Amino acid sequence: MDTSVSSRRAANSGLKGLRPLRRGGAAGGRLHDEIYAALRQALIVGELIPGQVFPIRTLAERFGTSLIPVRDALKRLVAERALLMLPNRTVCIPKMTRARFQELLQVRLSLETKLAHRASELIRQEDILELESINESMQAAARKGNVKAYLVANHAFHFRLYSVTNSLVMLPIVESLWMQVGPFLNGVFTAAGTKNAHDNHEQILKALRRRDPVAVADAVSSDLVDAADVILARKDFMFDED
Amino acid sequence: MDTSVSSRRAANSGLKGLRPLRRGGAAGGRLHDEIYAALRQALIVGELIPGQVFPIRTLAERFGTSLIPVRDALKRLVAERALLMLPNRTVCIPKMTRARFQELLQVRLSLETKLAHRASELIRQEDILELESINESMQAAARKGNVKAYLVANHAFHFRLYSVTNSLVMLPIVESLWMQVGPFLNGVFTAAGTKNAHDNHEQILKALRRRDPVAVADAVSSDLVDAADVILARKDFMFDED
DNA sequence: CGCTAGCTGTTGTTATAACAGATACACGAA
DNA sequence: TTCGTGTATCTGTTATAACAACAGCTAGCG
Repeated sequence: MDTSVSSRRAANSGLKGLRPLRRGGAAGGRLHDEIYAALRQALIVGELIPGQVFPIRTLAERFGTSLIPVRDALKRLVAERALLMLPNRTVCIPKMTRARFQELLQVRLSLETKLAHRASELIRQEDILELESINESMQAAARKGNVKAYLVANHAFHFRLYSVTNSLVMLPIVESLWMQVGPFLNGVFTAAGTKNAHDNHEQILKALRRRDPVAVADAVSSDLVDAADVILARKDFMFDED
Repeated sequence: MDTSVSSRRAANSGLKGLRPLRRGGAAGGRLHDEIYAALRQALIVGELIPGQVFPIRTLAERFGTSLIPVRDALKRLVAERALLMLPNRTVCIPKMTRARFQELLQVRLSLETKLAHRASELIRQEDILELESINESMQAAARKGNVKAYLVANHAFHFRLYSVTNSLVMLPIVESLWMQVGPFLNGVFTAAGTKNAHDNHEQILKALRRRDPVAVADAVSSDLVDAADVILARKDFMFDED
C-alpha cells in the first residue's frame, strides 16, 4: 500500500465530516462512547471509505478531546472488526476482497435469516407499525435520492426487526458485520439500487402480518442477496485482491 | 446481584491464578496484548468463573503495570463479548442463562460446521498430522484427568482445523463465542465428559482423511452437541435466569 | 432509637507528558 | 547521479495524577 505523505493526506481528507463533540451535556456521558457512536454511524452509512487512515491525534483534534477517549473508541472498533490495525499500529478501514465480501454475505444470510425467523414468532402489532413507519421514511429517502438517509433507514429497519428477538449473542455479531460492509457501500446506492430493497421490505412486512416465519426469512434473504448483487454489479472492478 | 464487600472479595479471589508479566522481553511487545492474552487463556480454560469482577487497579497491581494497558485489555474483551461492563462501568464475567447458552450453541453449530466443511476441502496432509498430534495430547490429558490441559488441547484442535480456511470473518466470531462459553466450563469436565469428545475427534480425523466435508461437518456438530449435553446434564441447576 | 448528612474509600474516566518505534526527508560522500 | 546516514517528525504506548461518580459507613441530629 502507498504510505507516502501525500496519499495519507488524501486518505485523511475523508475525516472532514466528523464534527467536534458538544461537551457539557448530561453528566456521566463517556467521551469515548460519543466518539465511538460518531464513527460507527459514519461507517454504517458509507461515509468513510476503505483504506481511510485514522491517526489518533488528528481525530482528537477534530473531536476536541485528548488522545485517550479517541484511542478507546478506535480500539473498540478494531475489536469489533469494523476497523483494522496495521502492523505499525495505525488504524484504518480494511479494504474489501471478493472472498471477504462473499464470506460476509454468507454469514449474514445465516444469522439474519435466523433472527428474522425468530423475530416473526415474537413480533407484536406495535413492532410491525414501527417497521412500516421506518419503511416509509426509507422509501421517501429513496425518492429524494438521499442515499445517507436511505442507508440509515435501511439499517434501522433491519435492526428494529432483529431486536424483537432480544438476542444477546447474534445481535452484536450482526452489528459488527454491518459495520464491516458499510464502508464498501460508499457511492454505490444510487436510485437504481433501491428498487429491489423496497420490494423486499414490503414482502417482509406482508409475511410478518400473517406470521409466516419462513416467508419472512426468505424475504430477508432476498433483500441481502439483491443488495449484494447491486454492489457486485457496480463494484466488481473495485475489490482489492490480496 | 450481591455487591457487598465480602462477596466482591470472594469474587476477586479467583484472580490469584494471574501472574505478573515478565517485562524486558522482546521489544515492541505491547503490554495490553500480553494482559489480553493472559485473560483470554484463563477464560477459555474455565479458570475464571461467571460473576467474577475485574477492578482495573487490582489487575494492574497483579500484572505490575499501570492502569492503561489493563483498561485496554478489558475493554477489548468487553467489545468481544467475553466480558461484560456493568452499569457502574466495572467489568465482570457475564452470567449464563439457558437462553444465552442455547443461542451460543446454535450459532456455534451454524458457523463451526461451515468452517469444518470448508476446512476439509482445503486441508493438507501436514495439517491432518498436526491435528492428530494435538488429539494425542488431548487424549493424554484426559487420561491424566488434567482438565486444564484437556481444554487447551480441545481448543487447539478445533481452531487448528478451522484456521486452514483462512477465514477473516468467521474465525474471530467463533473465537469470541468460545470465550463466552469458556467460563461456564469451570468444574464441569471430569473424566466422564471426555469420552464422547474423543470419539468425535476420531470421527473428524477419519472423515478428514477421506476428504468427506459433510461427514466432517457432522462430526463437528456431534462434538459440540455432546459437549453441550455434558454441561446441561451437570449444570442444569447452575444457570442464572434473568 | 431512627434517620439523614457528610466523610471516606472505592470505582472508572480523562488529561498531560514522557517514551519508543518507524518513516520521510535532507544532506553529504562516493 | 546515487547511495547511505542522520535528524526531524510522525506514529502509537504507557505512566502519573487529577477528576468525578458512587456506595458504605459513621457521626450527629431530631
